[in-house]
This record gives sequence, C-alpha cells and structure tokens, in this order.
Amino acid sequence: MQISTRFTVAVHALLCIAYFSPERKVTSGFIAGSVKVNPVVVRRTLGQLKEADLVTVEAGVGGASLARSAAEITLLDVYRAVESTGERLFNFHENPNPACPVGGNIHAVLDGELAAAQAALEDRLAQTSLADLYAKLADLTGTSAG
Amino acid sequence: MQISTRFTVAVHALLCIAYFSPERKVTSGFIAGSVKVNPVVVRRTLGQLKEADLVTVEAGVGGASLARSAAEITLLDVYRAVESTGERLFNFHENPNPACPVGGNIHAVLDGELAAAQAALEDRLAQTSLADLYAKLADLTGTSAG
DNA sequence: TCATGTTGTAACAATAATAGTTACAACAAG
DNA sequence: CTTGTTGTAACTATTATTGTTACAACATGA
Repeated sequence: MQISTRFTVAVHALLCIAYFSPERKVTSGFIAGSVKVNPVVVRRTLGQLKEADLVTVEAGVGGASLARSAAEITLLDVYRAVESTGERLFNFHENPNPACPVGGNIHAVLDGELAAAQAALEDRLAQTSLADLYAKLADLTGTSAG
Repeated sequence: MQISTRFTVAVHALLCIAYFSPERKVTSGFIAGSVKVNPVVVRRTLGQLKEADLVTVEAGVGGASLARSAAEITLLDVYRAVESTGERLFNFHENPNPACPVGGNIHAVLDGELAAAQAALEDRLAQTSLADLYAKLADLTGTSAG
C-alpha cells in the first residue's frame, strides 16, 4: 500500500506558499493550478495544515501563509498533519489466537520491531525542513529570496 | 494510510512455520487458526511468500516450510514479498504544472527526500531477521529449539 | 480405483479510503 | 451590493483490502 497523495500535495502547497507569499496572494485556486488538482482538494489539505498550526488562511479575503518559519516546519510535521491521525504505520490483524504459542506472543515479538521501523521513517522525515526544500527550489529557479 | 495486514499476517505465518515445522504439518488451515483469518487469506499470502522464494509449499499433501534459514529471512524480505510490488511508499500527484516554478521542480526537490525516508524504513526492516523474532518467541514460550 | 485432505485460484461481496466534482452559505473588502 | 474566496456538505467513481464460497488439481494411502 502507498501513502496517499495528500502528503505530497501538502508539501507542494507549502512550497507554493513559501515561494510566492506574500508577493502574490496564494489562494487554493492558485495552488490547485500548480498541483493540478481540484481546488477543493487543496482546501481540504490546507484545512489539515491549519489544524496542525502549520499555515494560516484568511477567510473571505483569501490567501494562505506559513504559521511559522520554513525552518521550523519539517516533513514529519506535514506527514503527521495529513496522514497519520495518531495511528500506526503498520496495520495488525485483529484477533491472533491466544491459545497458540505463536498467536499468543506475536504482539510481544513484533510490535517493537514495527515501532522501530516507523520511528526510522519518521526520524528521517524530521531531518528535512521546508527551508531545506525551499533552498533546493531557489537553487533550481535562480530565486534568491521569497 | 496504513500498511495492510498482509505484512503482519505473513510474518505470523512464517513464525508458525519456524516454530512448528517440521514436527507438525503446517497447513494453511493451521496457520489460519493461529492468525484467526480465513484459510484462503493465508494461502494467498503463502503464495506471495512462495513467489519471493521465502517458503515452499507441498501441493496435494499440504504443509509449508522455510525455503532458507530463518537467519536469512529479514522483515524487509517479507515486506517486499507482500507489500511493495516494486512501487514507491509515497504516492505522488500525477500532473504538477510544469509552467509553475514550484510545479516544474517539485519532483527534483522532493523525490530524493522521499526515497531517503523509504530507505530508512527499509533499512530498519532489513536489520531484523526471522531468527531474531524466533529467538524472542522461544524465550517467551520456553522452547529451546524448533 | 477411490476417498481424503490439501493447495491454488476464480469469483463475488462488503467495507473503507481516496480522489474528483458540484453546490452553496459565510465572509471580507472595495 | 458585487466580487472573490473559504469552508464544508454531498455525492460519485475508483481502487484496495478483506472475507467468503466454490471447485479443479494434486498427492497419498487404503
């Protein structure tokens, strides 16, 4: 299974905000034009980012901004905002047989390893900030500041 | 989104084989009784493990065995056998706008980070072998060898 | 030969998540 | 009051997962 496009859409939206704001008003329609999805999809994603205090959105007038500096927003923040709703990455089967020596101990044997694997993923995501991505982007586009 | 139960079912099945085989014939029905799922689900999973050369299954007579030693089967092997069919963990939106400086460079900026995060997950999975899990299980059940 | 138990696989249903879309009330500002 | 935007509801389509029944193919022993 794959992690949904919400995550990359969210990162894309944040990069748009970092790149264009505040020179241009970055609306859901503008972001949608860059990502090439329906504006409602962007609004849903921005809603999750707002919930996680990563962006602020102006009601009525329109336009989104970062709620904190790009250096203080990591990919893990974004991942947690749009993907993991407090849940585990690995999904376990519900009712292993407690009467079987394997079924009765499968959680004790496996849970720690799965948690460690998820932690490895999240640790790596936490090492990359939006500022890192912006620096790469600015390098590619020749933009000095945004 | 979560990684499907196929992965934990597969690990559970392999642990059953490691623990009970060859003293008992480990059939799909027997594994299903430990995992508490339908035997057909187990057969489908065993089919994927067989495809990946992790187990052998006796047609007709019944019963599964490890195709190599438990020390030579890692969680990454299992993960790849049942989950990632050569695909990426992170799912990207299809058509970023190439005319937008962000949309046109989003892959160049983000792909490497996503690959690194997936690699971190897989590297951690590769560090744990079925033998490690079996040792934990034997410790819990007081079994010296199986 | 035949009965038995098993595997492999097809077929189908139920459920859930994702993603796209239309529609519209609420809002802010000129 | 007009305009443009947000937030959200509602609905659809698609896909993946999971559970289930059914059955042909197979190996073995009686």
